[in-house]
Amino acid sequence: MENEFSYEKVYEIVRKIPFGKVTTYGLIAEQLGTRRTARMVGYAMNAAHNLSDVPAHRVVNRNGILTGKHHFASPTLMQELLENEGLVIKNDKILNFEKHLWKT
DNA sequence: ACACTGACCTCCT
DNA sequence: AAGGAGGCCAGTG
Repeated sequence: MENEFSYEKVYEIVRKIPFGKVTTYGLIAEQLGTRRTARMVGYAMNAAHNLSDVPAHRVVNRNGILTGKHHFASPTLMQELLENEGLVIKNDKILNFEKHLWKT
């Protein structure tokens, strides 16, 4: 396994997230083989924010909470986008998070 | 060029 | 059970 962490890898994984599905930073990091680089995943998302092909709103923390919502254009934009995909957000938390969790 | 911070997660005390 | 610290990479001041 190539335990190589690359922003491009993160972008590709996030881009692979289907409609109405969500994933977590740690999950992405784990898929890359580096679960300890979850921090970098979040930072990569920051850079990914410049790309329109990377649905950062589909990436949440392990608790299914919209942690980076404040980093979007609007604090509610992330929630709106997720709700637009059929997800139910309550108190900045995704209901049935595991159900919508995108797992390989 | 050096130091700090950042959309997190996991382990140890 | 709860709290604190560590670990990784890269960008910015």
